[in-house]
Amino acid sequence: MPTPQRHPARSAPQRAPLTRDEVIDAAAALVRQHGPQALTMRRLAAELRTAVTSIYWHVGNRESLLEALVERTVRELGDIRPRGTTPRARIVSVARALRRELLARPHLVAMVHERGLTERMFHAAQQALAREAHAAGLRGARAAEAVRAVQFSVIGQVLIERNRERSPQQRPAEPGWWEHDPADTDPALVRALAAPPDPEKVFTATIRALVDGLLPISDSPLPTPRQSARTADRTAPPRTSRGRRA
Amino acid sequence: MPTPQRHPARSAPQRAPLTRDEVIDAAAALVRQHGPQALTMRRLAAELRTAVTSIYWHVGNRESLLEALVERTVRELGDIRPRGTTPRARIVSVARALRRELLARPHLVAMVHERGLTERMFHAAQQALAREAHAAGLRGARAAEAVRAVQFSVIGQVLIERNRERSPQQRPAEPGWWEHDPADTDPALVRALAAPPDPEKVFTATIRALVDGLLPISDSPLPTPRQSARTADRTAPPRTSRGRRA
DNA sequence: ACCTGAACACCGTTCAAGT
DNA sequence: ACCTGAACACCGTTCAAGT
Repeated sequence: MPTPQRHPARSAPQRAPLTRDEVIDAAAALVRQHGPQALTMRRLAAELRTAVTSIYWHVGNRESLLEALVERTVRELGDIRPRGTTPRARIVSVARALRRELLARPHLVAMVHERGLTERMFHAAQQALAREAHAAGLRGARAAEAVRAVQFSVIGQVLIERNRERSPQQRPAEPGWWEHDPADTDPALVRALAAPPDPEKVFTATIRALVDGLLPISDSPLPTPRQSARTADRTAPPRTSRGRRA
Repeated sequence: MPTPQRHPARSAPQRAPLTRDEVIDAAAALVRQHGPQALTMRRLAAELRTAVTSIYWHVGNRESLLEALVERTVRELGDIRPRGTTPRARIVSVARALRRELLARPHLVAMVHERGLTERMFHAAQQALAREAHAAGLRGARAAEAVRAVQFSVIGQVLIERNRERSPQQRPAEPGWWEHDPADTDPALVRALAAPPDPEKVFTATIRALVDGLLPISDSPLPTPRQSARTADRTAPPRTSRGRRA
């Protein structure tokens, strides 16, 4: 796209008057494309082809601008709809949706977190999870526990996953870490902990295990409108060795 | 302690020659006391009563200084010793120790995370958890799953807890959030999710529930040297309603 | 080997002044 | 109501120069 004027508007009519939303849009684009450190008032002004001080007129200062940006991100993460026929499947689906949304905007999520709004960002998901916990038969503090456990696991896992992306090599794991301990000669465990090949798969497995542990076990699905074959296959897998053995 | 010279060493012998460790110590102190944003090269120089450029001679640049700081933090978090007689109790103890250590240096932990070293920071704890998972009878990928689930939950919960501290009022929860949904009329749940009065208690409860779900259930403790009454009381609480009901 | 001040290119923010 | 340049106090970093 050819820019009609490459000098910052000398004597020509300098485009439509700037709006607050335009400023926030440009700021979001800057963060998404070049990371949070690229969002300086001066660079933003250059991007918008205005004087720095114009921006101050519209958004007050950098702090308020970030606040607005964060506010928008929180809103974007607002609608998370559970899918599936059983509470278990629906909780897992919320967790996966949450993960996808978070990974789609890592910079903005980091900024939300830095500004102390993590909890608000997760409130929609929390409500959905609470509903499912209730549907699964959990009540009161017990249900809250389950909601939090899922929520925290998702956040923790996503944070680490994003972290791993950023620094691809975690410095080859200091040789002789595991070997010196004779108690855990479990090569499969060591291998599994080394580097998950498919983060999404690992994520889902972890959440599923967690939900299994949190929900009261009911092998018969709740009464639902109809039973979809697509969800049923992964919904009630054969019980593994985790069952009670007294 | 009276400072013998309050001007930056005019013609007097300007104290023992600066060392790299001194610089890192001062940087750590600055971060711990005034937060990460207070760690500027110039302020650090002022604190050390030297020229800014001396610091550059010792640590290269700001980036390397932060790296050294982070390296030290990772080392400090290195030794985590499990306590208790059953794998369950020992895993919970690791989680609690981890939480305590992380909350003790929130700024530095945030910096470690920003520099992509979260995983390395948690490696000692991970090893301890893996050992306990093995002791509890889990093997291979299944054990890795359990280790990760606990790890992620701790990280997630600590991050949120720290977040909540920073912004004490999460904007009174937008009235009419829960009410419009008739499905979940569980006032106890809503109350429990609103604001945990004792984060430590909530934390322990969550981790305990999680571990219950992850470990194969065994009501008899493993054979240990001797059974301590101090740990036994909280180690095997009466089984709650989570048991199998087929 | 260690320290120094001057200088450069960047910040966020304020202010008086324009239209 | 909206935009502007100049100026202030801060950054990180480099460099030539001291001892």
